[in-house]
Amino acid sequence: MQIKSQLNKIIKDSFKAIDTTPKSVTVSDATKPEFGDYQYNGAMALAKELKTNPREIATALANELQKHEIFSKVEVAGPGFINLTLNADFLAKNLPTALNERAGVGTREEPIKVVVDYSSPNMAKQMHVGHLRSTIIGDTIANLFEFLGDEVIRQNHIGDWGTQFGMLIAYFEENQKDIDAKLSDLEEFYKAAKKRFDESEEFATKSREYVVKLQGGDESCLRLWNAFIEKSLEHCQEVYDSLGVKLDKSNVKSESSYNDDLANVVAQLEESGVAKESQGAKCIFFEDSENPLIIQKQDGGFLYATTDLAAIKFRVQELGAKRICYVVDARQAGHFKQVFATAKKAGFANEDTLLEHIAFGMMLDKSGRPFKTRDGGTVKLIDLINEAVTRAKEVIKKNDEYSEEELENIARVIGIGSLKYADLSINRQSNYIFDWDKMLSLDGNTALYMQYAYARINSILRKAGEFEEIEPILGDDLERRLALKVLSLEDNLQKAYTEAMPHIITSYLYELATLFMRFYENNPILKDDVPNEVKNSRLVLAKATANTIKTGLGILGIDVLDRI
RNA sequence: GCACCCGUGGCUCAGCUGGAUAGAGCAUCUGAUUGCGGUUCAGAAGGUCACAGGUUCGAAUCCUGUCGGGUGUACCA
Repeated sequence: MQIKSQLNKIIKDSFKAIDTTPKSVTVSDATKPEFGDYQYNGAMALAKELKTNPREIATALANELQKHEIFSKVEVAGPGFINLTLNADFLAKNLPTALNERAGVGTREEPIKVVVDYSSPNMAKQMHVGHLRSTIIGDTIANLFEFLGDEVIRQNHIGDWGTQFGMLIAYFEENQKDIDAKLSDLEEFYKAAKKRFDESEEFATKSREYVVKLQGGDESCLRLWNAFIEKSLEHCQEVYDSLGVKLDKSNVKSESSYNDDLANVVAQLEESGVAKESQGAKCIFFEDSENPLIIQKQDGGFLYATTDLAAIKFRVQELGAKRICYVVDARQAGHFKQVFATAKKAGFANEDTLLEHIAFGMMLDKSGRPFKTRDGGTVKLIDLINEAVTRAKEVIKKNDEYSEEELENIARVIGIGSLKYADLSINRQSNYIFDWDKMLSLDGNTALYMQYAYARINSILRKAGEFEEIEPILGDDLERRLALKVLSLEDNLQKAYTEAMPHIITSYLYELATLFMRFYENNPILKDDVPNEVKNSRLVLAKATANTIKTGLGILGIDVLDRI
């Protein structure tokens, strides 16, 4: 359920009752438990504007707020803070909604169509760690939007049209063999071709000729090119499947698919006067930047920016997207700023189309340097994933007697979950320090802590057997706070939605799990001397917590286990 | 050179549309607890929020400057 928007509405109405109308009203979480559940600080700002006494406004408002049953306490504090405590009955009555399959979360009133552009591997090479963040963050954002009711179109904008393909074709022609054998290790093949390219001028020239032939639609080139893409996508799919990421062939919308429209894009930009010629190239200039966005080279070739503009046109005009999220490395901020500005200026996107660069920082190793293998090479994503599973297996192996199959399954859920959680739990905009030990730790804000909490609650529920799902009795403060936390899921998802920030969800879940542990420590559930009614009440709280954790992790693409 | 991002306890990070004594986790120290899965819980210690100004009743948060780190900067994607 959405609590904050209800409170905002009540505050607005109460303002009306005292003949005041602030521009906007936003309650925030109480900064301390002693202050209650929420606080409203707007009285001070309003008083400044109206040149009156903040304490007076706050008091008048508080008197109105007091009339609402939703609050058990409304207090004016300090210069004009209003501290709000919710009525335990209100929380108890609503708590059972958290037991349903959506953990009590509704859908947005006005869902929109959203394109989430993520992962975007390069077809000439294997996926490496550089693709991890885009893939994980993008998938989570798509899941979140979808969960809240938006119509989400996941797009994998694969790089399948660069000069590197001429190089691959040329190398293949030189070493004619069975294509499957050659491509079984795409990485090696690419490296070998690149080596030839760098060493031999003749080979390089030939490569460029092949690019032209390919783009001109030469049949044998196209056939080879198709085979490369096919093979490469298979590699990608393997990664997506092991990560549990919801991408497959149906989400592929390749760079090359915009090819036919590139000349139009340039022509339209020229006609509308948005683009100009400069030094033989077609460019768009900006007041706040010394460098233009180039959409066509001197030699007539099109660029990355041209494709991106064509993609925006397609997504807005053909797909009808209202919001487009590009989950791409922060280093491309400048590029996207220019592309977005151009798209709006040219009318490819509408004035109100949300074009967002969901930027993320680099992945660094423990010592703060770019994440590489020991010999300085790029780490293949599939290797990283496998290592995560192997390490997870080490962590759990010591405890119990699992069959090999069970162990593998559990290790997979934990390993992949940890890999994702570690990435998602920090603000995506900052660089991410990758640390195996921290990632797979049982302590702190980690996947394993969450999964463990879930398994533990499950164990209690299993032991309890059937019970009546009553409205809980929120006797002590911890029970009340836990209920409130459970019911705050939707507020947190909404916030994560607006800002496209997955770490808001992980922070919330961690607070929830911590609070549950405290509740559980102080409030016995299954002990003999617990009255039946209290037992049921606490079981409902436990079940609601488990369901909330499961739902939240589910949005992050992380599985839970009934037993660990 | 110019532009953008970042600088919060030993470490990893929250908080940033200005609000009350700057929050977590790890590591450190102390305590509880043979426990409904202690892979737990409670507590302590640890900060001039890079620095200097400014705006404000109020600044980690906004503005300016300085220093330090990163990134991007005309025909790659």
